[in-house]
Amino acid sequence: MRSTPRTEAVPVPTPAASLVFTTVLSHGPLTRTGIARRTALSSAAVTKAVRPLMEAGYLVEGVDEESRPALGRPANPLRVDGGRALFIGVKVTGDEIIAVLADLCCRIRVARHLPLTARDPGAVLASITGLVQELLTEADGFGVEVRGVGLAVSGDVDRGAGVVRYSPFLDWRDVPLAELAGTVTGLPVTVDNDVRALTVAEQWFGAGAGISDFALVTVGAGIGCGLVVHGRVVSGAHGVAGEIGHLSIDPLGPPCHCGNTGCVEAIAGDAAIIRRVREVTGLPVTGSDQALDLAHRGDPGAREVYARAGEAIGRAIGAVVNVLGPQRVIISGEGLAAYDLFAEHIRDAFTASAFGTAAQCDVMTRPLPFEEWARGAAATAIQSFIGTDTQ
Amino acid sequence: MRSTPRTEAVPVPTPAASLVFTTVLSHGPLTRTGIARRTALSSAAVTKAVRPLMEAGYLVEGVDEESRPALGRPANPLRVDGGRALFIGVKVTGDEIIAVLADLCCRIRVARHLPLTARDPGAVLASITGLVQELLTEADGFGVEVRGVGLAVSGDVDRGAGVVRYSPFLDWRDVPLAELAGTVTGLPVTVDNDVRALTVAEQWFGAGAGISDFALVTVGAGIGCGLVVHGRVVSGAHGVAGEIGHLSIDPLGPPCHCGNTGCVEAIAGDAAIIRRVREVTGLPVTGSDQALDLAHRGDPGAREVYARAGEAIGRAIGAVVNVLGPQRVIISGEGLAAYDLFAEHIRDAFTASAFGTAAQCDVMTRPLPFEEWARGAAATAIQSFIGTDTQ
DNA sequence: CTTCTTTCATTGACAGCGGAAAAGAACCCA
DNA sequence: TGGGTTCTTTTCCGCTGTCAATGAAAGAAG
Repeated sequence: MRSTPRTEAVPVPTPAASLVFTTVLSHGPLTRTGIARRTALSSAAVTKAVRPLMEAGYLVEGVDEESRPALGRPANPLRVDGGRALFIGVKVTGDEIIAVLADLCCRIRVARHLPLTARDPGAVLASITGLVQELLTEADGFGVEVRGVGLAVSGDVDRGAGVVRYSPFLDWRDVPLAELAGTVTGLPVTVDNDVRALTVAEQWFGAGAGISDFALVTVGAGIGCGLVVHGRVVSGAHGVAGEIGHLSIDPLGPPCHCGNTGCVEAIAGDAAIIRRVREVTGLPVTGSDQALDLAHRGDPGAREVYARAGEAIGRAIGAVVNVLGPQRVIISGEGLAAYDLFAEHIRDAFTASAFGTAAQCDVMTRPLPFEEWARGAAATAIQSFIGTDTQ
Repeated sequence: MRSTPRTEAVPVPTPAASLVFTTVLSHGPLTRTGIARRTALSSAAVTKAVRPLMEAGYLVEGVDEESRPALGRPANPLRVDGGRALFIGVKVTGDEIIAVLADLCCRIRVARHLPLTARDPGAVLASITGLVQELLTEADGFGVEVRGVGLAVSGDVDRGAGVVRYSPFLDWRDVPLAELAGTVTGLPVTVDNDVRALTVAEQWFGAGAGISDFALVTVGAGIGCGLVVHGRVVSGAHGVAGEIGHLSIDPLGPPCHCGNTGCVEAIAGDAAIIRRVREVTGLPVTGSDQALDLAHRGDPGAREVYARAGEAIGRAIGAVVNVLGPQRVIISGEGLAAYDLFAEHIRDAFTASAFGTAAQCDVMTRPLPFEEWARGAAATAIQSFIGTDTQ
């Protein structure tokens, strides 16, 4: 389909240029001197790195007329022209595919859903391709080319090889997804674990921008965690990292599907909460919204379930903080809808379990729109496009 | 004391030279081509980097006559001349100072002890200085100069600033130890947290050589953990990392001095084990050796205490592995004397709590001679001497 | 005993990155 | 119009690491 003319790459041949570009990307409009300060490069080096990027249209000079210091030559802030390139991000879940068209600044332009009927690689690939085609058509409307596709899949994903090693939800093993999708779409494809993809988005375009050590905790069906250490996303030697959902925090807790007892996920995962609310209240609760509603209306049993869940999450965060000492923890995820029920208990449990100065860690929350996962996938595509070696 | 003539630094001006030197340091004798392969440098670059290092005597050509491939020009393996420089490593505990004289390959030449009577910075500094002087005298016997001092202190240590921010055992706050010791000894001083120092030794000269992601777990009075992620030692944004001793793994467990309950240290730390053995057996056990002896002689109560301790350690390791997915975990520490009592339970608990492929992590043990902590301090001094920015 | 092959090591030319310093540019203010 | 200030660019230069060719040291082959 669509013979991609292997368009010219973004001109970031030198490490300095790459550094400059990612700096502007993450830190909004920045003057050349500002870039030099931030990157510890000489201003001459910045000038030289910026020129080809401007000529190619990736950087533009904002005519930002306010906030002038009123003395000396006025600064020429640079920013990335988001509209210069488009990317497609796709999140594959067990029963749905979400795809977004995002610009170079990872702002979402268009979002699409598609229910997933079959889970075998062929069927999923077909669905992905369909959505990608739709978005490519949309992209034509913007008159800008799509320069890459990112695919986010939960489970053990080898980004470098572009292979999904094992995905429990899809029941896949060793699927060379990047290659498959690449030949079908004719675009460069990046495949990564979903939580890591979200972490990349946060690192470049979100609350992790400019922070070298942080953790992103996702609360929802599962409890996950993406980690950035020394400015790089942690993948783990065996492709698994940030598995805080299966930290066992209570030997006497409920059994988990992983075979252990008292896992965070077995206490604070969506399914666990629903089951427990049902048990406690005796009501035929089947969905998160019902459980949530019950708790919001003041049902003490339901509230207690959420309190325990919050405590479990807080202790898991405490564990991460004690082990890694990150500067910040970002809590996000679909489960954030219940944050008002959680919040206090998360904070209390975290404070109690964090040791020493590690407790100074800044714990914050961020809402997670449903397309956010797909946006994470787009962020990985942008990362690959720029060619930074994951910093 | 002793006016150090600020001797010429090791000639590693360029990143390539530094890379070459550390590669040879960690990976034993290596031919130039081997270095080029390992470092992804061109052979020309290796040649150029090696020359000044050989001229300065830091690298020597081993006349390694065996294991020749019998075809082509024979290789000239290079190795670091350990005897070319000496370093002093000092570990400061609450009641003792251990110092070693180590060579450039971090082999211990001389080791010394000194009981500590007072814990105020002045007294400790005096003791350190005394030991350092002794070792400097010893060093004269080798005819080689001492090129740096490393100090290892438990607690929150800012290596970059050379300041001990907070050490509970010494009851220090914000002591600029590097500066103090530097002016007194006239040598470059590196100050670091003790567990991190041990981790550095392991990373450069031990079971962590060549591994980019590993954890070092120390079992003894406390339960500590040093982490290497992306080839760099993790310090934590607030100076605290690897605090697995205060992971709370059992809400109903014994209280811990940190205010929490069921901390690993409150179950598997030396003091906790002794107390618990006393409670269980009713015998007036006061030392680790007595408790150990009791368990080794088959006392079921004591054995059970060690079993629980092993389980706690195993679960803590499981937590680290789930969060970081390291390639290897090295267990060490004074508590390793009880390893036969622990081992099985550590392994079982680890296996049970490790999730997915993270369980593939290689868990190994290493004996820890009493001077090892001081050797770690020496390793940090060597690191500073070479001037690698902690990789 | 020479000549080949193979592998290891070195040399010299070279591209090009990034830094230092100085000059240029744009603005305000007197 | 000329200073003062700050941002940006230019010019030159050192220096690093690569390329490709050459040299070196063996055993194998004729």
